[in-house]
Amino acid sequence: MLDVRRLRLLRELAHLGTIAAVAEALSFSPSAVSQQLSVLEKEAGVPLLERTGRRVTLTPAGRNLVRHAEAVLALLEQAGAELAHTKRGLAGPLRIGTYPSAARAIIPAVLAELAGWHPGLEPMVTEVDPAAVGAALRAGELDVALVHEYDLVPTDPEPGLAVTRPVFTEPMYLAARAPGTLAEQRGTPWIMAPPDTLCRTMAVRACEAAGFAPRVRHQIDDFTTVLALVGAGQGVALVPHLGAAAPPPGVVLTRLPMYRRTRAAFRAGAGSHPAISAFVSALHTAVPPGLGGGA
Amino acid sequence: MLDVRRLRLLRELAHLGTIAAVAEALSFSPSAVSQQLSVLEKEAGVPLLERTGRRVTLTPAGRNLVRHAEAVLALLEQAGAELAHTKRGLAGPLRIGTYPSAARAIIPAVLAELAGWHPGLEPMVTEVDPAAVGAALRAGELDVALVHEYDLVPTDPEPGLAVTRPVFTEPMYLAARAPGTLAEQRGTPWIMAPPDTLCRTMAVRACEAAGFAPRVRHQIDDFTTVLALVGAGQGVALVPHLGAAAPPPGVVLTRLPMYRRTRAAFRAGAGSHPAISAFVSALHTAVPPGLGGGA
DNA sequence: CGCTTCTCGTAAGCTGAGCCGATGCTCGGC
DNA sequence: GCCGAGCATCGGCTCAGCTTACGAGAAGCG
Repeated sequence: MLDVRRLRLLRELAHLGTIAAVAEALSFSPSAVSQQLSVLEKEAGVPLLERTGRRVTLTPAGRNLVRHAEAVLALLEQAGAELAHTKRGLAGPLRIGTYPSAARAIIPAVLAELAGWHPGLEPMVTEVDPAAVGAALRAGELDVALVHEYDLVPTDPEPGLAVTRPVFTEPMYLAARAPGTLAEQRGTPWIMAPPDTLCRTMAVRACEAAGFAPRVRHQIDDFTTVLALVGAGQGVALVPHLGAAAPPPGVVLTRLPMYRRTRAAFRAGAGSHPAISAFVSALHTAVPPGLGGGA
Repeated sequence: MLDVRRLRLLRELAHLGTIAAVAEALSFSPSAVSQQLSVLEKEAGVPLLERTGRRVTLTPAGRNLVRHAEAVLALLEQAGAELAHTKRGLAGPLRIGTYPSAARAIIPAVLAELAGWHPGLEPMVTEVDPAAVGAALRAGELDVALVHEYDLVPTDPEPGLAVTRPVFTEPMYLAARAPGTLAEQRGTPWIMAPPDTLCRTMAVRACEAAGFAPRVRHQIDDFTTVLALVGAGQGVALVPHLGAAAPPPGVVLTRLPMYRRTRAAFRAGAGSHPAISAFVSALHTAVPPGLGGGA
C-alpha cells in the first residue's frame, strides 16, 4: 500500500519543482524529502523522478501518480471536514490568509459576523503573498484564503485547491491628477507593483491593451503609498476599489471597464468543512453593499 | 490530516467487530490496535467507538468515517494498480485464494495459461476458508480470490471488495443411490457441510424450498468424502458440478435446477491491476468448456 | 577556464512514534 | 460466584525517519 505521507511529498514536488522548495514548505530538511521520495520510488517499483541538470523532473508515471495523490488527499480532506461536521459547536482555530487590501477593508467585518455566529471559533488572519497562497494552503499552514484575479490575467486553476464563485467584484480606477483615459497616459511615468506579481502583470497588460508599453518609475505594492505618490505628482497608477478608499487631495479616480474578482480558496475537499463554509457565508453577508456597483 | 494507517484499523474493526480480531487479522497485538484507535479518536475530535458490554461498537460518526476510509483505500489501491501498469513485464508474486474444489479442478489450468502469458509472474495459491476470504483480501494477505455464491443464498456485497461477473456457473446435483427428486428425500438422512457455512445454508434452504427440514446425519466438507458416504448408503447430499467429477460406483447424480456461481474477488480499486486482470482473463479462457452446460 | 553557488544524493547518528508484554478492569456466560 | 473474553493502561524497547555533515555534478560569472 502506497504511503500517503510520501505521496504528499511527491505532489508538493510536482507543484514546487525542487526538493529544496518542498522541504522549505513542509519544514523538513531537503535530505529527509530526498530520502522519503527514494523510498516511494522503490515501493512504486517504477522510476518517478529523473535528474535533469541540477533539478529533478517527474516522469510520466510520476505525474500520473500525482493525479492519484491529489484525489486521495482531497478525499481525506473531505473525510476530515465531514468529521468536523458532526461535532457541534464550531470551535478551534481557523487560519485565514488574505492579501493586504482585503485585510484592511473586508476582514474586520467578516470576523465580527463570524464571531456572532460561532463564538468558539478562533480566526487567525495572516497577510500572505498571493504567489505563496497555494503552497501555504497545501502545506496546511492556512485553512482558507482570499485570492483575487484580474480580467486580463488568465486564472490558472491550481490542482489540489478549490475556489468559490467570486465573493465580490471591484472596478479598477485610473489614479491621476486629472480625469482622463488610459491611452492618454502613454508618456506619463507609472507607479506599479514589483515585477512578477499579479498586479504588475495586470497593469502592464492594461497599458498594452491601450496601445503602449508603460514607463515604470516607482515599484510599490501598497495602494495607500501609491496614491500618495500620485498625489505628489510622481506618476499615475491603476488601483482597485478596495485600495482607493480615501484618496488624498489632488488625486482623481477615473473608473475603468476592468474588474478584480475576489474568491475564497481552500484545499480540495475542504469546502464542506463547517468552519470554512461558515467563513465563506460570513464573507458573502458582510461584504460592503455597493462594492460591485456605483463609483 | 487523518492517518490512513489508522483509518485502515477502523475499517477492519467495522468488518470484524472486535479489536482482538483486527489485531489477529493484521498481525498486531490487541494493545497496539487499541492505542492506534485511541489516537485516531483523539485526532478526529469526535467519539468513534463506544464500549458496549465487553466489546466496542462504532458510533454513527465512526461508521461514516469508515465509508470515507473505504473510498480512500480503494483509491490508493487503484493508484498502485495503475503504477504496476506502467512497468512492463508483469513479475512478482500474485497471491491467490481459492475454495478447495476450484483448487483441484480449475486452478491448474489457469496457472498454466497464466505462466504462458507472463513467465515472470509467480502465482501463489492458498486454500482459504470462504468465510475468511474477505478479511484475508482486506488484510493484504491475498491479492485475488475465487469465491462462490448459491442461488438460494443472498449475496451480500462486502464493502471494500469488488467481484467480477460470474466466471462460470455450475449446476447442482442430488447425489443418491437412485434417481429421484429432492422432495422424495424428506425422510432420508442427509450429509451436509458443517454449520455456519455457505454450503450448509444453501442445502438447508433447498430442502426447505422442497417442503421439508432435512435430518442431518453427517457433517463433511469434502465432496469426495461426501460422495463416498453416499455410495456407502449413509445418506444423500447436494454437490456442485466441480465436486462431482468422478462419482464412485452406485452413486446416481440427478441434475437440479439450482446453480453455484464462481467469481473472482479483490480489493476495491485493484481490478485494474495488470496481474489481477491477467488472472481473471486466464480464468475465463481456461475454464473447462461445457461447465455451464451439458451433463 | 576556474571559482562560486545551487541542487541533489549518501552516510552516520540520534530521537520519538509506536509496538509488545504484563497487568488491571469490566462485562457475560456457565 | 467464578471464570474467561475483551479492552485499556503502563514500562520498556526497537526501528523508521529525521538532522547534520559531506560529496558530486551542473549552471552562472568574472
